[in-house]
Amino acid sequence: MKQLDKNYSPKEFENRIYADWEEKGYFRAVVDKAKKPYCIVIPPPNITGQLHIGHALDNTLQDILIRWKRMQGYSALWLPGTDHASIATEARIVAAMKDEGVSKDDVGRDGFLERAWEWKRLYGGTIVQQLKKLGSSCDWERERFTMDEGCSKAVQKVFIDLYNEGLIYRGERVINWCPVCRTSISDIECEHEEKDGFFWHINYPLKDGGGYIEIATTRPETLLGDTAVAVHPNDERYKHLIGKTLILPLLNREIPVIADEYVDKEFGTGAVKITPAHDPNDFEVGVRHNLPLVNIMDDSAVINENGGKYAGMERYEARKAVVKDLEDGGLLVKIQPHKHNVGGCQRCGTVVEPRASLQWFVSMKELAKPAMEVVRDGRLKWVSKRFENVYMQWMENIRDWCISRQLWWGHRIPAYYCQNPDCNHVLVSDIAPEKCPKCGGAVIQDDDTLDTWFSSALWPFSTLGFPEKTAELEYFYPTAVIVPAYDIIPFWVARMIFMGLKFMDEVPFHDVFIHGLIRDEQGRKMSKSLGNGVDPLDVIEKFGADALRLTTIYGVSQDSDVRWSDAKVTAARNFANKLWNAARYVLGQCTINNVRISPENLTVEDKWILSRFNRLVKEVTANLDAYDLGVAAGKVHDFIWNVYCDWYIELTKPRLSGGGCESAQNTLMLVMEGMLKLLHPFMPFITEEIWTSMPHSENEHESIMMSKWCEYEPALDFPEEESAFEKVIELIGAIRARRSEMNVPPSKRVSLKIESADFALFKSCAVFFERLAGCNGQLTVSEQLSGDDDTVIVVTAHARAFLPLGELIDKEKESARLEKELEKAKNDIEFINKKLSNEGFITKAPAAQVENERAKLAKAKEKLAGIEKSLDALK
RNA sequence: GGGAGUUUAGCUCAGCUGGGAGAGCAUCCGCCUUACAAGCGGGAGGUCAUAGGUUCGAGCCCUAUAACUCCCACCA
Repeated sequence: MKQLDKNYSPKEFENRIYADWEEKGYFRAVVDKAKKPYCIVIPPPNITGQLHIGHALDNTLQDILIRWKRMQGYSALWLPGTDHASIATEARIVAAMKDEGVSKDDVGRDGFLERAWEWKRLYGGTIVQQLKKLGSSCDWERERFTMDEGCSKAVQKVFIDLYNEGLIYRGERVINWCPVCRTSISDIECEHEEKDGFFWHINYPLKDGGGYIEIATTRPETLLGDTAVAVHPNDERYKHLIGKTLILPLLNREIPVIADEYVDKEFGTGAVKITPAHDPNDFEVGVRHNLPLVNIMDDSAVINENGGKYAGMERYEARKAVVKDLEDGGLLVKIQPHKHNVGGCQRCGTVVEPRASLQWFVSMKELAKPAMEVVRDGRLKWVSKRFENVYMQWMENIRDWCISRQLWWGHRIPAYYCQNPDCNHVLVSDIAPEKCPKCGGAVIQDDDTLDTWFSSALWPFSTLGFPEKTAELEYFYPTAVIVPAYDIIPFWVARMIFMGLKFMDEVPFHDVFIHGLIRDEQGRKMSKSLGNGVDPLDVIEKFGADALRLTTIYGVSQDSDVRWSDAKVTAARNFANKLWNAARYVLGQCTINNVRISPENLTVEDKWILSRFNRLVKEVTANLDAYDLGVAAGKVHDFIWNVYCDWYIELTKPRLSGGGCESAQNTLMLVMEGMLKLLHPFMPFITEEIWTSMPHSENEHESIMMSKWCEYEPALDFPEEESAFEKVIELIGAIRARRSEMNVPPSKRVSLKIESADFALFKSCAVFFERLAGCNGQLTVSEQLSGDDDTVIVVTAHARAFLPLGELIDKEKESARLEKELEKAKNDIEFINKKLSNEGFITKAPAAQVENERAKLAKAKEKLAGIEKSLDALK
């Protein structure tokens, strides 16, 4: 048996322990019909990612659940993996190539993918190594990647099936285009922000020379793509102009005035320029009125040949030029400041350009229905009602999902187009056709790849073997719970739900356990640009992974954000240190080989701690069941520090210094074992290090992570002794407080007399008053005592204690103090009496409550009597 | 424009289905008491955002108001 070092230094053992667990295969979870399955799939971190504090929280929560369930005897699989993160990774590779002076086009698609895979090989594992530092007990042998062979097969199968059912379609729509990433993005990847802009009022002249129609726009450059001006059909101001022709300024193209209900008469000038290729609403109007689409920009938002003389200008440059030319031409009426929402690319922040283009979409309405149904009928439970609402609201208002991306890194869309202009056949297939099955013409594959989130949506089943019907899929699906932050509910959680239901006919997970974000001390989001990010690896280096873990979840309530502070980590580390020292002491004292409890030898304080521990087991397990992980951790923490260390260890010292005592040793060790188990999911390293340094009973596993979770033991429940001993604690506390108030130094030891109806109890606890209440060993306990002139009297509801502190007593002060206590006691009684004499309370409050108040009254009366007696004696 | 959340001690936050307000840090007092000064003992500090209401009883339930935060939404 090894000995614990004098100092708690997690660096000395965390890595060693993790390597040992891994080597022994403790993380492995297998299909075992004798056990119940419990599976969590990790939210796959991006291969471009570095571990940040959010991952630390996310993974700590999952590891707690997995370790707890493993200890409870489940076959607990935590399935790890990484995400290819198409857009982020591609940007990274492009940037790296730029340093070399080459572009995507220079190296070509194959060359690019070669580089990407190489990049993945070199850096994709970084984050995995970092997760290990946290103590994550993932089954690494099952590690997956969203672009590995199996996941890619799943993606193909799902795409093809949805296409064949008509749930995936290709069509021309106005989508969000990022001119920097040069790809389409979905609606949720477009983040709206209110910005200060302008309203440019422009006159569009009528062809017949009969004046102008004034329109207002926030994006004047889109004028180049206008194909109509719309007014409301009932707008008296414009009714007579409907059907007339306008001359589009600058380009001198003829466009019609049309009538459409979409126009709001009250807003702007009541006349709207219609740019079907660059505005989703205008697009709809265009469809209704059969207007031509004029796309005026290229991939990087540079004006194209449709923009006349503005061709080649960047969009904002073009805006300036257009405005200037309008002004010069006398068509600019006015410029008004105007706040409006601008969409930005989630990844790079660039203002997105709405742009009509041919893309692939998932038709959402039908898929969303069952995804809402399972929440309503309880098959899928959101731990947080609040986020259930977010989810439901999002699902109810769902729109079709644009899934094609103009990127190379990702799952290539398995669609093939016949090049024969007379055929134009589209084939969607997992096998690349050599020629068009219809006309025999040449075919080419779609250039685009799929949205990263498309493969993430399949993660709970693709990682378990889908589309194959594997034993793992059969056993572990549906998984138990998913543990993401709230910011990816629409991106990931929602999509896994409808995909799971569609392809597995079953929810992907039973519970959704959403957590908040970790913010900095001022409550700001951590970000690179602010430089306020906390690097978890630094924290581990300084304080240890256990302290980091405890910090992230301590005080985490289910859905709110948490503030990070160094003070919190320090507190967590100090707690680890406390436990370390307690264990070092207890292990040194307890020289037994086999922990065993013999109830007949137990003292009242042994029974007290066992009973308290028993209750702790019940509560902590219930808290974990309810996903109140922070509460559970808090209870274990408080028990270890405030009950076990502050009281029980001290209480055993007399017996241990008296030459060893088996029942004390056994109780100390048994409770230590149990506390370590309860703490293990939260702080795996320190608990293991202590565990492997202590003796256990034969049936315990050599590793704490594989040992059995504590259960409530009826044989170790001692409610009577528990409440009896609380009386002793109460009196010790009261004596301490009095001595402290009177500035009596701990070194000053005095004799003590105790008066109580429970005199036998207090007599049996004499030694504790010596040890913990400054008694010099001369203790008298009796049912009936009278105070001397020079005694200080301490009163609790169950006892009075007399301390001969004659020289320190100021009789007047003492009497004033007692008067004050008397006053308080009287107030208490009056308060309770008032309640009990209130007829409404007696008749309407539950009986137990009334009984409770009566007991409180009795206790208060006893205390009052004690104080009165003491006052009399003083006089 | 809709919707959600927050508001409790100087700071960070608990407070379960309503029954006389809690912790940690900070602060103050006293202690190197043979596991731990990263510690031990003790204390001070709160009209639970505001105003109404329901109730025998409200930090908790209802209504309104204010401040802060977030999500969703195409008013050009």
